Amino acid sequence: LSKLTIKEVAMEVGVSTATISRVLNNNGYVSEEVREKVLNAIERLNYQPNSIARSLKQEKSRSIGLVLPDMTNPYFMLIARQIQRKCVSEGYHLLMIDTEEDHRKENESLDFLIEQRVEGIILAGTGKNKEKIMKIKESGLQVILIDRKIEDLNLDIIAEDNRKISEDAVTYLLENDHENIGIINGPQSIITAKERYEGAISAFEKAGKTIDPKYVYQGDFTRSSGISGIKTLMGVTPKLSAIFSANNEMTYGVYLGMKELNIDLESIEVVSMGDLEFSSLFKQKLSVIMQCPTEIGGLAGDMILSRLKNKDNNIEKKILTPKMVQKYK
Amino acid sequence: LSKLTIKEVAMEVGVSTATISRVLNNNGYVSEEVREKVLNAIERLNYQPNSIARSLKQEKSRSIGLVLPDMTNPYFMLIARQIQRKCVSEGYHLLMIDTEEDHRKENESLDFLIEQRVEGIILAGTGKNKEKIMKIKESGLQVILIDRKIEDLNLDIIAEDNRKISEDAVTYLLENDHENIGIINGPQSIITAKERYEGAISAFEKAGKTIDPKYVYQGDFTRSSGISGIKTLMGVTPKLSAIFSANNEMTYGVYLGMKELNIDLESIEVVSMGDLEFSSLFKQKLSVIMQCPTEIGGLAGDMILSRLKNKDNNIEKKILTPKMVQKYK
DNA sequence: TTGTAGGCGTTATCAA
DNA sequence: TTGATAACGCCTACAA
Repeated sequence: LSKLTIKEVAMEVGVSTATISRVLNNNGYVSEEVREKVLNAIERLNYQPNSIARSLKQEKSRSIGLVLPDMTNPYFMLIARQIQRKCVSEGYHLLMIDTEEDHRKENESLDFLIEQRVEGIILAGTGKNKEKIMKIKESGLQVILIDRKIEDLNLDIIAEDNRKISEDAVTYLLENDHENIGIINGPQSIITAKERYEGAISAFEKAGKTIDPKYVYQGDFTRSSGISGIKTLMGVTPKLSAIFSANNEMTYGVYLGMKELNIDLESIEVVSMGDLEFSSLFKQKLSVIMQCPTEIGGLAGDMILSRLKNKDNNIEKKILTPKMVQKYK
Repeated sequence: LSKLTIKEVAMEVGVSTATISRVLNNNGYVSEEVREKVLNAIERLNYQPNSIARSLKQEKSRSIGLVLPDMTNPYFMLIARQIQRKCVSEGYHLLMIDTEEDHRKENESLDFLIEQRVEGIILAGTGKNKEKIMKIKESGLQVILIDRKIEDLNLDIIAEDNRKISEDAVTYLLENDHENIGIINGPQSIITAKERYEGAISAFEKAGKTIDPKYVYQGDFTRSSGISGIKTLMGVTPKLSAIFSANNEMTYGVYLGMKELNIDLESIEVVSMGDLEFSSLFKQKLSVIMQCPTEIGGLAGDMILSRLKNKDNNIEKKILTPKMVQKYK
C-alpha cells in the first residue's frame, strides 16, 4: 500500500493542499471549523507527512550526525544517550554511525552524513581524515568533537583532561614510594591514550625521574592485551609494585592475568583510567579514575543545539576533569 | 556556503543534468569522454549529491529503523553493530532510537520512523503499541522483532528461548538437591523476564514441586534490585542454598549484597541469565547462561535485507537456544 | 481565510 | 549518446 499524500487529504476534506499544510504546521490563518475537519481527516485516514519531501522543500534535514568509534562501549553509548535526549527534545534526530576505530569507515561515514544533509556532526574520531573534517567545517556545517581532540584541528570540543588526571595518578603512585611502576599503555594512535601516556611521563619528570621503557607495555585497550601486559611486566626485574593502566578493559585484564599467574591481587597497587565497577567483589589495591560520559553527552547536545540555533561561530573547548577514587579501604 | 546542485555541475561541464545523473548512477549510455569530464568536475567542485532529493524522487529512503529499549546495554549494542554492518554493506543506513523502556517514547519513535519513510523496522519492543505495530506491518512495511516477542502479534522474530533455558537452569539446581531456591525475578512487563519466570515455574512443576512465593523476589533488572533481592531472600527461613537470577545486572547485585551481608560468596549456588564476565576474579559457585546478541543481530540484518529484496511475506521465527556454562571448577 | 502555482534537487521518460 | 521536461510531496509567496 502506497502512502497517502497531502493532496489526497486535501481532496477528502475538499480544501487545497495549502490549507492542509497550514494545519499541519500551525502557521497561517485557518478557520477553526476547517482546522477541525482537517485534523479529523488526518486522523481518520492515518495520514503521515513525508518528512523527506518536507526536508527537501525546507532545505533542512533536522538531523544531526553522530560518529563513534565503538558502539558496543557503554562509555560512548552513555554519551550518545544524552545527546539523543537533547536532540529529540528539540525535534532533531540522530544519525549514529559506528566506525569501529577504522578511519576508512569514518571517511565514508562523513561522506554519507553530508549526502544526508545533516545540520551538524558530533565526532569522536580516529584522528585521521583531518582535511575532510576541516572542509566540512569550512562548508558551514557545525562540527563538534567529543572525547577525542584531533591534533592540529581547532574545533569545538568537549572532552576529559586525560593528561592532567593521568599525571595526578602516576604522581600519586610515585609519592606512595613505588620504586618500580609498570605502565599498561593504550594504542598511541588514539589521542586519549597518547595524552594519558604523556601525563605519566610528565609525572615522572616532575619527580625528577624518567620512565624506564622496560616497564612500559604497549597494549591496545583490550582485555587480552591487559593480560599479556601484566604477564610481560611481571617478568621484569627489579619487580614492579604498582601499575598504571590506561583503560578499564586492560585493568580487568591485569587482574585476570595476575590470577592466572597466581599473584596476590592485593600485592600490586593499581591505578586505572576508567572504573572497574565490580572491584568490591575481590581484594585489591585499586584506585580508579571516574570518567564522565553523561556530562560530555549533555554538553555536546546543548552545544550543537545552541550552535544550530544561534549560528555563532566561536570555538569552544570544554575540558572536564575526572576524579580519582580509591576503591579499597 | 550553500551546497552545490547537479544543475551547477551540469553548467560547469556543459551538459544536461540528465547526463550528470547518468554518470552518478552508472545507468544509461554516456560516452567515455563525457563521463571522464563529469567525474572530473564532481571531484574538482566537491559535489555531493543530495540524498534527500534522491529519496523523494525514487520513493525509497534506503533507511531502516532500529528501535531499542536501552542503548547503554552492550547486549543490544552488539545486536545493533551486526545489523548496522549488514545494512551498510547493502547501501542502507540505520535510524536507531533508544526508547529507554518507555512505551510512549516507543510510540513516538514508530511515528517518527514512518514519517522518515524507513523501508523496514527492527524492534526490540516494550510489549505495548500493538495496534500501531500491526498497522505498520499491514501497511506493507517489514517489521522484524528481535529479542522480545510481543504477545498476540504474529511477526517475524529472532530471539532466544528464554523459557527453555530458564527451565533447564532451575532444573539443574533442583537436581543438585537444592531444597530452597531463591528467584530474583525480572520485571514481568518485559516479556523476556516473564518467559524466564515461566521457565522456572515449569522446572518446579516437572519436578513435582511448586515455587514458594516467599522465595521469589520481584526485581527490575537493575543492580540495586539484585542487592535488595538477596538481602530480602536471606531473611527467609528455611535458608535458601541457591539462586536463579533473571539477568546479569541483578546477579552482580546479588554478589554485592552477599558481600555487604558478609556471606561467603561460595556458599550459595547461583545460576544467572547472562554472563558475569569478571566472575573468575572471586570465589563463587556460579553458572551463567550465555546469550547470543551477535547471532541475533546477524540474523536480523540478513532477514530484513532479504525481505526488502524479495518481498516475500512468510513469517519466520528463529528461536536460538543459549548455552549454560559453569564458571567455577 | 483560502487557493494557485512554482520550486526544492533528483531521476526517468521520451524525443531528438 | 544526449537533452528537455515532468514528476516525487511538500511549503510558501502571492493573489484572490
